[in-house]
Amino acid sequence: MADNINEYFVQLTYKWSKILNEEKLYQADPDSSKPKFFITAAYMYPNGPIHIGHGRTYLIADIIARFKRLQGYNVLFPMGFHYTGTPIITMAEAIENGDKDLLYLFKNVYGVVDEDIKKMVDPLYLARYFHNVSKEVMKLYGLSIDWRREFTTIDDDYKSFIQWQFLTLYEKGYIERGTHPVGWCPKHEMPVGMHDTKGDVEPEIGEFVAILFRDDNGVAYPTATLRPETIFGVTNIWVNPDKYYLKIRLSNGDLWIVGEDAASRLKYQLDFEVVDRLPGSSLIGVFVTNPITGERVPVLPASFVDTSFATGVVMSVPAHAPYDAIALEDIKGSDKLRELVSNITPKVIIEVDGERVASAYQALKQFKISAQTEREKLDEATKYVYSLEYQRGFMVKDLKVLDRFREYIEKEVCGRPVKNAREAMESLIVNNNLGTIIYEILNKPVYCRCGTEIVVKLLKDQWFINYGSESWKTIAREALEKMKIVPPEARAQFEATIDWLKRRACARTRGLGTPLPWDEKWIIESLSDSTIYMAFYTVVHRIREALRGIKALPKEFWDYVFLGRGDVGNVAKLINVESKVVDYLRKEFLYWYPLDMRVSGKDLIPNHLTFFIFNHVALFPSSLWPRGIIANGWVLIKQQKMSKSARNIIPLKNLIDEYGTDIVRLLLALNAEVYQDENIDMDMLSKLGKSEYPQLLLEIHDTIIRIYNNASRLRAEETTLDQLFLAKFDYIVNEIMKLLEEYKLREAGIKIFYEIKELIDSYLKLVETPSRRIINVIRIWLGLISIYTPYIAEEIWSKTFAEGRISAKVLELPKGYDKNMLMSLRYADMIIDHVSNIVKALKKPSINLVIVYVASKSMQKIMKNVLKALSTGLKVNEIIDNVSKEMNLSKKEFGKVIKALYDIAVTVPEDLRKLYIESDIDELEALKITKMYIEKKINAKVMIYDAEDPAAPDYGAKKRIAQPLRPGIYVE
RNA sequence: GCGGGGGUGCCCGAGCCAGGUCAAAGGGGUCGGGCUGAGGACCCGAUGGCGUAGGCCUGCGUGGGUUCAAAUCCCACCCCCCGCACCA
Repeated sequence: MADNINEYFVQLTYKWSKILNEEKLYQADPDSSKPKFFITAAYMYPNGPIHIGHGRTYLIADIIARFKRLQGYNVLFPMGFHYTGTPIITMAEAIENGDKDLLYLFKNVYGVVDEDIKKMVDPLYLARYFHNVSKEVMKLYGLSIDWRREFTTIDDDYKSFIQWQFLTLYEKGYIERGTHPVGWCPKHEMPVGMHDTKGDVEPEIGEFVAILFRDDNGVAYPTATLRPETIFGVTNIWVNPDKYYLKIRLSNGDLWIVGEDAASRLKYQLDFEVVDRLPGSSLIGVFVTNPITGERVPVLPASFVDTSFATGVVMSVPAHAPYDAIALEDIKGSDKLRELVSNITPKVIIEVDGERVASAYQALKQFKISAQTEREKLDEATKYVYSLEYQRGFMVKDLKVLDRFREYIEKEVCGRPVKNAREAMESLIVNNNLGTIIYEILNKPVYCRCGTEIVVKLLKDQWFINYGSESWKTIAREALEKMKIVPPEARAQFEATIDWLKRRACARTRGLGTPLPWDEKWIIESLSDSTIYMAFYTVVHRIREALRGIKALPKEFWDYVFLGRGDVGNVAKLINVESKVVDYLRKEFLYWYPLDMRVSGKDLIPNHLTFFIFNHVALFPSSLWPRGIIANGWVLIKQQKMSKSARNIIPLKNLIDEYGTDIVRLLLALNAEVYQDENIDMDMLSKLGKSEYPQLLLEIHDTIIRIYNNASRLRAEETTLDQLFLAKFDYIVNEIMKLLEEYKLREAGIKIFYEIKELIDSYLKLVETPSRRIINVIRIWLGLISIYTPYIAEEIWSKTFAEGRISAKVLELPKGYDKNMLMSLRYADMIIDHVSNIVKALKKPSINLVIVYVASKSMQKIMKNVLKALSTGLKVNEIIDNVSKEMNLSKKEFGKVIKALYDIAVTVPEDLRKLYIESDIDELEALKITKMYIEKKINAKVMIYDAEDPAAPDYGAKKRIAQPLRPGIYVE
């Protein structure tokens, strides 16, 4: 250990992980004599080795598991591996294509040898490789996992379990079929999300209404708009005169005119054949009819029209759209089409703040726009008008409309906010076949990584889980309400997620995983097959033991095990085993379920963790709903999120081999509370990991062993100093248990490793030989230490108490603490504080004597009552009333006194207030007990007087000012 | 745009939900001292301003408000971060 203190901890890691795993210390079976605690953490995707981000989540789960074991719970902490989905396949493909970044990562960061990399073109090989590597690291890392229950999500039994889940959801009506627009790469023929576009651009899909304006022959000009309510202000239709248009025939026989480039994109949404190709200029002058107002309007030319966007045909609303306004003015200014436009005037159909103004013309002025070519300014002006009218606009009341729509329009549109009118118009148009919804990429162009421009594709016959169901949401909320959520702030995010969740596609055509049982060409998508797998852990090992060789377990089997449905005998017969086997599985499931705690990264709140709630409430009765969620923060590397592209992933193994498990666990546990992001940088690693933590643990090691080895020489009799020490120790342990109960693992850890250590060190300094009771103190301390740093704890335990393993011990923890002693100690600390404050003000280098005058017992009694009244939340005047009445004091005489005490009381720390009320020791006694302690701390002699004692000398006139909790202090 | 979280001293970061323990924990940095052959290693002290007795003033994004009392509660505004789906 000479040149590298960490070497010792690395040795401990290998030594103890081997011993503890061989002894199968963490295997948990049902035991009705103990309370159970079932905790899981999100299983990992083995497309890389376990890294410190996983390390953090799993450590939180492990610390809680160990804490619960220490308290006497039968704890189950299992682990599986998630193979489902595309990332593993994508990664194998990238290897095959010789992706340089990835190969670098694998070789230099993950330490994979060439031979293995070659085999990783097989996705399953890749997954198994990282699965095995990660599992070994989890063992080294001290995770107290029951490995008998390990599985992957492509195991046959797991697949039959997922099929059961989906069949059940299907039966309950939570699964439905429908169409859905997605970003789509025409070359790959695959949906594309943000992660597979060039520059990671999220393709924003906008919903347009294509309104059908028809010419006299019935040919439709589908004008695409985001603002269907402006149809009342249409004065004409725009086409681009310099581009080509296609006449297309839809499957229902309808003829449409659309932009040539638009047609190539529309074919992913509509079925049609091309009938004719026409130059845009040939369409100019055609008259078409507005389907809502019945007005006849001309088709006019405008160069701003993009024939590749949406339909390539747009309607013109000059009063409310800057582009339309400027284009119209351009034509008016030219000679050619003057006749057509001479009697066109912009129609204002929206009023803002009660004023009927043509916002578009105002915007043109405001943004100083004078030509159609000023695209940038026009876009800005459009955005401005759009948002102004959407936020503050109301439809005017006298809209021109065809008789057949009048009633509806007057009710739903006239005088209504633009927001509402828009929805009303959309449904009117769509429901009456006056138009249809088409989708377009709003931030077009967006390119696939392959360079192809993305289009919108309407996926048909897609399977969905309907998280939008209101009744389902209601029970999900009910479950959430009963759950413990850490951190509490995350609850709002869960609530918001439940609110906005809609139906979600749950199956894909590609990837690893389970086929939909009723439509096997679809693979259940990976976030959908990992919502209730915690239930699977409870029985998987028994299934493999007892039902070996049975691949596909029927629905009836799972119905019985998880829902108690059906007849056990029949089910057993179905799979050809004895009834008691099936019966046992049901019992083990019921023993462990419900899940007590789920730990996962906070990024999974809007998806996995909420789906987890939804699926549990859909399938299980409320008695089996999960009880808690911890959403932990990330691990940041130099303030950056870890990512493969940033090349800043730190595999957990690398840290363990450098620092040792116990040190890594402290690094991850003590530097951020569970819900915060934890930042890691080299400074911190070298400072804490190489020096502070190893030293701290070694000091603890030495201290405990020294105390234990001197056990024969310990004192039998007890002094007040011992009692002070024990009271404080018991108190700290109590605080630690409370913090752990609230999952404040960092704060609890700091108390274990620093506060207790400090207390013991200072105690050892104060006494010549420690009391015999210190043996039990170090025993409890060691137990607490083992929660965070199991290996050093086992090492010390094996050299001292050496009965079994500390990791498997249940500890007798102190039930309470000696309140009188603790009160004395807190009181003494307060005096010490005051004294040092005075000394500071005096600017004296040193002091010799401190004289303390303590207020009378009767005053102390009043103070107690004031404190009691204060703790119930009373105000000053109420306290004065209350206390004087209760103690039968005259208000006139004591009002001021009580007020003075109140003023002191509010400055006293809450814990001391509580102790002051609860203990039955008075201040004079407290001081006598702690006199020696104070003297040692301030390094001066202390004299104590009762302020009411006439015989006491009055130094510095401090005798009179003595008050309860604020004694008179004179310093010399 | 919608939704969630947040703005604290030179820097990081607690406190805020349950208003007085708050000039505000804990780090880091800086300054001073000790230790040392020497130290970037360790230990002690200081770190808003004023004050010869435990005190006062100014302060927790900005501006208002409630209260005997506000970093904490309410309102408005400004700014920052995260999520928005078929992607794990």
